[in-house]
Amino acid sequence: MPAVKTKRMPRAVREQQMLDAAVQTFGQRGYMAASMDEIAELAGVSKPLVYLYLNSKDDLFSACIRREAKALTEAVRAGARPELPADRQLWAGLTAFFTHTARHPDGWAVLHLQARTHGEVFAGEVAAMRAEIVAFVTQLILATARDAHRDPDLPAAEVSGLAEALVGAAESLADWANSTPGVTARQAAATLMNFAWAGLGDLMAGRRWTPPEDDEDPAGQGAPT
Amino acid sequence: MPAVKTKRMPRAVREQQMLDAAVQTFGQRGYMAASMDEIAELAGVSKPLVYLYLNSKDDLFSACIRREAKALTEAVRAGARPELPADRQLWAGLTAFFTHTARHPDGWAVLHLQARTHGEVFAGEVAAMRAEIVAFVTQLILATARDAHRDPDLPAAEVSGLAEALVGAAESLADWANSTPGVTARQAAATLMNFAWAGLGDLMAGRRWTPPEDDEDPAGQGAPT
Amino acid sequence: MPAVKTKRMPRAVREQQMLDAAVQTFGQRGYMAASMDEIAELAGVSKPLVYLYLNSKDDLFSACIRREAKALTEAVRAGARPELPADRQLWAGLTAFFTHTARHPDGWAVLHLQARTHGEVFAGEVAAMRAEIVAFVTQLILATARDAHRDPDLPAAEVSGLAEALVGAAESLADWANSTPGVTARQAAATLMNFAWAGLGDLMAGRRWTPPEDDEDPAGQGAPT
Amino acid sequence: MPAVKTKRMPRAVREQQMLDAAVQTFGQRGYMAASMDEIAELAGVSKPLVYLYLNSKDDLFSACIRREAKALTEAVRAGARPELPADRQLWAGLTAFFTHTARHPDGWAVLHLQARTHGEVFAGEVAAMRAEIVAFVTQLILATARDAHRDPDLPAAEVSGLAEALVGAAESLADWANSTPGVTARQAAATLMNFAWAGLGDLMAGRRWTPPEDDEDPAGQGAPT
DNA sequence: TATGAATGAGTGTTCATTCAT
DNA sequence: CATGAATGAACACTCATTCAT
Repeated sequence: MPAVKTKRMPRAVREQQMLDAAVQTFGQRGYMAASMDEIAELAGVSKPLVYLYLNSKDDLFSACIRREAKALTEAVRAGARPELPADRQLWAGLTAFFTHTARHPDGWAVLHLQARTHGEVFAGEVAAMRAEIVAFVTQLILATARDAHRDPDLPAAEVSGLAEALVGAAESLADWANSTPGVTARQAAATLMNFAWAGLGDLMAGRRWTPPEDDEDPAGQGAPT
Repeated sequence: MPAVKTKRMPRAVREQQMLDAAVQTFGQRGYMAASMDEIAELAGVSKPLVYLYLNSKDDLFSACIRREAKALTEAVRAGARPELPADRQLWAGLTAFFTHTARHPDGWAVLHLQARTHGEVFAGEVAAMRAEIVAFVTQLILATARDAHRDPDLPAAEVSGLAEALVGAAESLADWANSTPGVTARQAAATLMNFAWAGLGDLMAGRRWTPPEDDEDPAGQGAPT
Repeated sequence: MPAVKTKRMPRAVREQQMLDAAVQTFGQRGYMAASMDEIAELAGVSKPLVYLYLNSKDDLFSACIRREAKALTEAVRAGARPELPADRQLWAGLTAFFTHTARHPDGWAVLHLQARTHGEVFAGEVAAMRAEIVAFVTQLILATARDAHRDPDLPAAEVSGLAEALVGAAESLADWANSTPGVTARQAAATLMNFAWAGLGDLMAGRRWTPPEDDEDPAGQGAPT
Repeated sequence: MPAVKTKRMPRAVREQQMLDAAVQTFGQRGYMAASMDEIAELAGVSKPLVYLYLNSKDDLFSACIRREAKALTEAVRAGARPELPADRQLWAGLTAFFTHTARHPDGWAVLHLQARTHGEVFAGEVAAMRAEIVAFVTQLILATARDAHRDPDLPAAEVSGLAEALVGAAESLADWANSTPGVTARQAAATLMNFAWAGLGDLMAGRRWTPPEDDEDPAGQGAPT
């Protein structure tokens, strides 16, 4: 369904229309499978105009990534207001995250799915955003856990692994919530809060699962691919 | 480095060579960016032979997904031998998972990255495998938690969300472990075990974080994209 | 280096700016490779203005050819003042020619290189100018030779071939002088004067090289391309 | 008139057909104006095959230049057999040159007209051939003149300028002979032989035209374009 | 006098796919 | 069992040109 052909818009407006169309197309088809023709038609403009304003397919994709990454990080930061106690901040940040990804599924697909599969440049742009969110969310989680368990002993060595796990969990939950009818952002956030809150708390309280030392090589596959 | 040109191989062998080349190419370039030319050259055969044996690019990609999915699920199942106690089974399954993904990065990229970005057919094939692993791992986690905490009360409503979170965490950890030098499969497994074991345990013991009831809509963004 | 953007110029001035930019661009890039965008930017005006004043790319190129052709023929004619003796006229005309081409390399490139490679129309416009110069220079050469050798017997049949040879020699010398540092217009003119003066003189004195009559076909190539 | 569509030719043959079509098209339209579509159709093949065999428009043009340059230089060298006296060698070389350019007008256009207007790479390839011909022809001319006039005093300082003039004259004569009905290669060669033979001879005999020393600046134009 | 906004038509190039042998 | 020869259809990108103001 191509947008209604509106003529003679100022450049800034047209650019946003193009980015809208591009995010939708890239999100649904992927970078390679999306054609500039399709994006232009969806934006209701001719292809040359897209090139005039956005320069190239690469640049267009980059612009999409940057716009969506900015929108997502700002949504999360805006949700978690710093005057709240840490666990409420975390709760609000997660809720904002799930709400935003639910409202902008194509943007989320661009960031989470498509940008990671093409070239180190694009992946790098997303990785930067991800790192920012990781830092933000993890800090809140740690503060939350610290408050709840009064234990300043951080098992620092594992923190980055845990952060990865947490972010991966959140990303997966976002996909799951978006594709499962009836699951709200609040429910997804609650699930993750419970999970993270208890797990981190126990870890910091020193209650941990210990791997068996006597393992033989647990996987006997041959040489790597 | 194209495979040595060996002539007159039996069909089964040739097919495996082609699949090897295809998995490598698809994993590194993505479905759309991989060209049949490149795959054929890497496999050391002519293009028509690839078509003769594998029919089309779609079918070739499907075959890759199926082969790699089978290999992964079998590796996980083989690791977790049913005579062990549940937590040891879980540990062994996770270790096998991280080991396998580390040993077959291209196959893992095909399953985790590339197949999800193109068409419902491919995504469906991966989703089936994922569902199987989810079921398997979750059952183990639940058994583990039950053993440890002796609490048969399962908050069943949340289980599928938790499962998604867990699998997402595992997937993210796999990527992180593969791209972070010095992180072994055991360490990744340990991190996830700790996380999951404590979190699930607390949940089942009824210790949970309660979201505030009085929330206003925490995110006021406009209409979806 | 785009021209300074000066607003509201009278039409004649703007047109010259555009022609300057066009000659430079056409001379350096060639007709096809030169873009109206580049010319407009170099002229410091917007593209529609170029079309308003010069109508089309073809017309713009034609205008360049005509302007540069006029400038060149006028420079040559102005150099060779008719009150001088014929050989001095010839000398002055050649010097003016080499001086002008050295001072306007882009204009010379347009006339000598670019206009001849595109369409009979442009080539025709240049051919007209060339014919005029040929006529002028040849007449001077002939007069010179007549004065020097007092021989009114003109081998008329060969004159046009000689004229072509002379003009071609002059054109090549112009390119050579422009691209060889340290070669002045005077030197180029002197070289050609010597060459032409002696050659023509001998010819008219009846001293000529006679081709062998008994030749077989000296080149046995196959059919034309 | 597209070539008859002959199917399944061996690669070498097809490549020559493509080069034939390319030389014709480039020679008539110029590098930029020639389209790969047109070349492919004229060669009686599809565009992808042209790219498969010749790689790119640039490479195709280069291949044309090299093929035509080789053909031309070989034709000239084959004409001038070294056992002949120098003036007969020169005569034969010139005749071969004019014959070849007359028989391959498109190839000559590629070399003389089109290749010089696009990029230093192409111009360089032609310049190399030109230098070779210049060296060859000039050496013959000098030998001829030496034989005829028994004067070993070479005004060496002017030789390169004279060589340029001679080659330019030959090039111009080739164009003129090709475009003037009824002018044969022999006539063109005779014209140039006479011209060069006498001119060079006089120069070497010390009979030269002397430029006036008292000249004021003979051309008062303004700044260069 | 001057321009920001816009496009139809074309370019070089690539790719999945198929014949004929 | 295996391939050299070949293409239809598409894609990213560019350009001369016009309209509305």
